[in-house]
Amino acid sequence: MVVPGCAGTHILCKFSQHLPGHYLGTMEELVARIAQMYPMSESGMAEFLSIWKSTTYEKGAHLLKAGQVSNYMYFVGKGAVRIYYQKEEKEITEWLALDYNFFFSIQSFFQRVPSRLAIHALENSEVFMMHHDDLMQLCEQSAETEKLFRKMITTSLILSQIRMESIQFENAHQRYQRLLTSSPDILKRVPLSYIASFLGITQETLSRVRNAR
Amino acid sequence: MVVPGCAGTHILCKFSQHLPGHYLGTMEELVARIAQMYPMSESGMAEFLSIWKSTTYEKGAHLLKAGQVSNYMYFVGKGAVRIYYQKEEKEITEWLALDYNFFFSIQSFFQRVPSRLAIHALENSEVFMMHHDDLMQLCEQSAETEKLFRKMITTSLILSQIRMESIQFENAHQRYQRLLTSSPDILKRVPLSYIASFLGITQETLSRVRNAR
DNA sequence: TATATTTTTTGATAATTATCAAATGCAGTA
DNA sequence: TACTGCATTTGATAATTATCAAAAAATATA
Repeated sequence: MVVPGCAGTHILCKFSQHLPGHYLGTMEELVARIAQMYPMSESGMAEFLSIWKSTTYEKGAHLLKAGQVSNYMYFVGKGAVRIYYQKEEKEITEWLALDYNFFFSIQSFFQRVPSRLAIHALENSEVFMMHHDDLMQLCEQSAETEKLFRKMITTSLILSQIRMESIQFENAHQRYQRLLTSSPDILKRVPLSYIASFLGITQETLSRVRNAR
Repeated sequence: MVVPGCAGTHILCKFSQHLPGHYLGTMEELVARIAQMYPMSESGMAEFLSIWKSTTYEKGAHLLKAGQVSNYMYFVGKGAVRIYYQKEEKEITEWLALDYNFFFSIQSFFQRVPSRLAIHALENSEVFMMHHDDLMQLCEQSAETEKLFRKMITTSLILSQIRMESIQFENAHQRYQRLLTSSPDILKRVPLSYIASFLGITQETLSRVRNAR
């Protein structure tokens, strides 16, 4: 399928927030995030979990390189990944996913085209991944999985809108404040240059904004 | 369901482009757009079409007012509608849909919350609409409908990304050019102030941009 | 047609952010 | 500790666009 006007656009989406207060193993966190999105029966959940695989990535290692077709939807455990792409001579950070969040290269995953996005680990990270074909197959059999999946897409769509509104109407300071509120961790764990790009501003502007006052 | 950080964000999405060369009745156009997205069996298509209703709106009339829960996904025949919302003292044009395109208030439609968006007709327009509950019910019964629906959402998600990239990286002139290329009609049929807002620039800037050179 | 109203354009100025360049700070390592 | 490389900050300037105000053009109305 071809989308008119612009080839190769993608997005990575954060579906859930860290639930504070108690520590759970990564697998339990994955279950919790799924349940939070769409409460499934025990058997449905077991079935869905069965198609997820676990791996670990060393800091700097690539989960996905630009030009590959991205077959997976991901969930990062304790750790951090960065999704980025090349635009003219610059690297644009499209998304940052830390601790117990989902992400994927939307256009590549859905349209089965080579990904413009690359994904690498910013820290040693445990990563869960689910293959596109396994998901589609399970959607055929399981109405619960299918609904969960739909929920993931619609949530992703709504988050995409929120991000767009932020970029369109908020200035550098407001965007920084939003990030500070929603994910204070990021500021401590991710280099400024990546954060600046993620916020759609230059490193210099971010530096000025955060040191103002 | 609550999306953290920002309540009330929505989007309207254009799923298809006008197919030039031959005129078809509105219903046939709707069928063509659906088939283009996801080719269905004849019976599947008939079933899906059965849940669409047709109405007409006079120029200026509202399809949806802010604060109402939006129960419908829409398709505009020959005509034009504008989707907008109030932000501080200003009216922001979120989307413009002309001639044979789908649109809906995403957040309200999916989350069943009051819509921040309002929708009105810019011209006398024939509008097809499909109720949320009918769609959901049909998705339960028909795997084809369910897949079509998923396709609509994913397409919408990808288009949302394209729009975001345009707003983030293109300047006023480039955004105007993109619109001029993708929908030259809009410029002739929609007041500049709406177009400017849709492009995320002021009316004055749009005026300067279009008259440059 | 003349008048009123709305839409669009033009001008001057201000605000925000990017760009380029250099200085400073910091971490790791010999 | 001193050195090296990288990340961050600071400064000066330029580019883009918003804002406010008014003029001009287009459209509707009497």
